[in-house]
Formats: sequence, C-alpha cells, structure tokens
Amino acid sequence: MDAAKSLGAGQTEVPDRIERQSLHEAILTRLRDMIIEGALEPGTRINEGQIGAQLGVSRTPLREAIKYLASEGLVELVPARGAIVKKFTAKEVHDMLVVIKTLESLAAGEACRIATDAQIAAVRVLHDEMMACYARRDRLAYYKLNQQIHSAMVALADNAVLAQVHGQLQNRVKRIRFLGHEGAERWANAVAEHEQMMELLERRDAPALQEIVVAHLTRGWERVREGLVD
Amino acid sequence: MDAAKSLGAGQTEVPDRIERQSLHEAILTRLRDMIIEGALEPGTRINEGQIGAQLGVSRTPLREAIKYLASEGLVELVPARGAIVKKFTAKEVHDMLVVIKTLESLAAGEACRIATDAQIAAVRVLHDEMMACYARRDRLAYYKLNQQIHSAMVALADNAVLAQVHGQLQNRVKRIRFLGHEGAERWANAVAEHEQMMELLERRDAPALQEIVVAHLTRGWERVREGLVD
DNA sequence: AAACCTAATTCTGTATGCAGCATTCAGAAG
DNA sequence: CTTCTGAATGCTGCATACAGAATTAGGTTT
Repeated sequence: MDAAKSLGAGQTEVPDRIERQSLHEAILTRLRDMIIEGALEPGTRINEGQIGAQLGVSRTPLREAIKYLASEGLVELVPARGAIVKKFTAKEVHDMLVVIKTLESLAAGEACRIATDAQIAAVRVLHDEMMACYARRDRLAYYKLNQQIHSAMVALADNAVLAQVHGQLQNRVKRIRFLGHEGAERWANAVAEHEQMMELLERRDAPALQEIVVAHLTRGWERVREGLVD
Repeated sequence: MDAAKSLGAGQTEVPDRIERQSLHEAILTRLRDMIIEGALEPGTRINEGQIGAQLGVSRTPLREAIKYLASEGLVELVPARGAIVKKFTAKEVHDMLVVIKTLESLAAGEACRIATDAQIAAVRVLHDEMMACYARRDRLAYYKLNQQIHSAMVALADNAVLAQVHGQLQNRVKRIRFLGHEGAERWANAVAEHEQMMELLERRDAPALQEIVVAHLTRGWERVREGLVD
C-alpha cells in the first residue's frame, strides 16, 4: 500500500508524490468526521443544499461522497428522500462488536506469528503514551490512542483486507464508543486489559492474547451498552 | 423492518409497497454484475461516456454508482483518471479468503446456537438441490447454489453486519471463484465437505462444523490459487 | 528508426439547471 | 376543534454544460 515500502533500504527516498485529492474525496473525509464526531447526529437528514453551501461546494461531488458513505454504512439512502445519518440499534451495535471482536482476534493471532520486533515495539510506544494519558486522566487523548493501538494491532497482521474491513466497522462504532464515558473502575479495568494485551503480544503468546482481546471487546460492549437508549 | 410484521394477525394484508428504485441504484447492480461476470475485466478503465451511453443514462448517476462500488472494493478510484476495475493480487485474494474463513466460522458457531430447525431445513433444501446439480455436473447451477448456501449459512447467525461484510467480500472473490474451474476430484472433495457441513449443522455440532468450514475454505484457496497468474 | 515536443482530442471533475416527488401549511368541510 | 384536501415550497434525482487534466496523434529532430 505504501510507496516507501517497496523501496530498497539503501535507496534514496522518492520525494512524496504530489497529493492530489479530488473534491469528493475531501468532502468524504469531512462528512465522515462530522458524523463520527457527532456534528451530524444520527437520524438527521442530510440536506444537500445546506451542507453544500456550508462546505462551499456544489451538490454533485457532495452527492458522490454521500454514496460512498452509504456503502460504508454511515448513512442510509432513502429513495426520493435523500440520505439520513444512520441510527444504530443496540442489536446492531452488538452485532458490530461481535464481528470486530472476531476480526481483532484473528489479527492478534497473525500478529504474534508474523509481526517484527520493531513493529511490536512501535505499538509499545503508543501503549506507553496511552498509559501516560491515563495517568493524567486525559480522556480524549486516551481515546484517540486507544483507537490507534487497536488499528495498529490489526495492521500487524499484514492483511489489507482485514484492516479495511476492521476500519470500516471501527468507524461505525467510533462515535458510540466515544460517548461511552465509562466510570473510573471500568476504565481501570480496560487499562489493565491493555497492559496484559501488550505483554502477551510482546511474548507472542497468541492463544492468551486472543483470549484477552475477545474479553476486552466483550467488556467493551458492556461498557457501551448502558449508554444506549433503545 | 417489514410493514406486514407490525400488523395484527387478523388484519387484511396491506398490498406490497411500491418498489421504487433510483437510477443510480439500478446502475449499481448492473455495474456490479458486469464486473462479477467479467464483462468488465480487471484493469479496465471505466469510460463514463461510453458506459453511460451503453446503459442509456447520464454520467451523474453513473458516477454515483461508481463511488459506491469503490467503497465496496470492486473498483479503484484514481484521481483525474477515473475508475478502473480492481485487479487483485494473489496475496489480496488470499487475505480475503482468510477473512471470509473467519467470518464464516463465526457464523457457523452462531448458527448452531440460534438457528431454528426450520431455517436449517431451508438450507438443507438448497443443499440437496446443489447435490442434484453436482449429480448432473451442472457447474453453473452448482456454483450459484454454492454461493447461496454460504450466504444462507451466514444469514443463520442473525447478524446483519456480519452478513453485510461477508457479502461484500464474497462479491470481490466471486468472479475469481467462478473462474476456478476445478478438476473432477477437487470438485468431489468440495462436495463431500459440503455434505459433512450440512450434517454437522443439523446436529448443531459447532466445533466440528467450524473446523470443516475453515478447512473447506482453506482448500477453496488451494483450488483458486492455481488459476491466478500473478 | 527512435525519441521528443507540441497540438488536438478525449475524458474526468465540478457546477448549474430543470423536472418531479415529498413535505408543509392554509383553508374548507365535517 | 379536528380532519381532509390542495396549493405552495423545498428538496432530491438526473441531465447537461463547461473547465481543466490526461491521453493520443502527428510532426520534427537527432
């Protein structure tokens, strides 16, 4: 996926390719962020005229971005009525977490098998940073690093498809997870689980790691479930 | 979800809701079929003008459908150069099958746990039909029923997210699988595996079923791998 | 003959316009 | 006062138009 990856070690780095980004692409990430961060609440109808004016773009690329988001499952397309931000039922969230759990477990197993020590060390860095955030009770930074760590662990499996699918599901639950302001002791538990996961990854103890990962995400569901209304 | 569902039992059935389908939706399924069936070969650049004229639609809804396909992973978007039908490397196909394997294994376990007898019987019907197709060596019909059975088994897990993700990945490998014209004994093996799977599902023997499912798909990879050039 | 530069053409990306459906609001009937 | 009907408004869906990038073709030079 990365251009730098395919270069020989001794070769001079090719200057970064000019990043060209079409408008619909930019709109896509913008809209996605708006949904994830809650600027567009679930159930909201996306008014193309209004959003388009707000972002200073015409409706055409905006509509294209919306179609993409629909496939990602973040919005729902209703014929002749446009797009509405998808509202997830408790069951749907549960279903997502079941799948995410399975995917991360798979990733964990693969990671233990094929990740390099350097890659694992990189995750350790993130982990330690996250622990620092926990120490000073910085929820937002903790949350962001948490996401990064989960993604990084999945990336260790060296399976682009797995990473893509996981990322897609992760995006859907991001907003919900973020809302889940867990209590002090639940948070402490999550931190302890992460500590274990990190150690098991470094020991490359796949079975134990997978067990913890599954347990961690199962508890994640419990942490989230209370914050759901329906 | 279904309107009929919310009606009292004695009430007269409301006539089916008018099925409306927007143009970009119709184009979407059409394009997807064209890709899966090989009418649009991997690596082909999608010429919007040409395809649009061919389908008798303007570029706008066509482009919207393409964006959707891009998110599904069937098409790749190259800035300022449009969309090209995604070409999968052997590794990518392998990666997909690894994920599919995991998802189907998960589904199998859930299915044993929660599927009703009636639902399992419905799969049995498909299975027997498929066996009839095998008996008369009807490859195309066998292939289609095979897909249906795998999807049906996933559906038994009663997890819409799982089904959606699985379906998406299934779509990506469909064309490749279809190409994989396996030899007689490989085919016989696959059939035997299906026979076992069906029996284990009826016995609700989750562990054994999951094992066979994984083995079946691993062999599926072997069956496919030879047909790949790169 | 091969390579390169330039002009013409094709195609993508975005904006705009228009028709038709959905929603809303006001007025009339019960 | 409530309910129904119909017009008015707003929005979506699709087509078309236009600007700019990419590709191709052709001609020139080495």
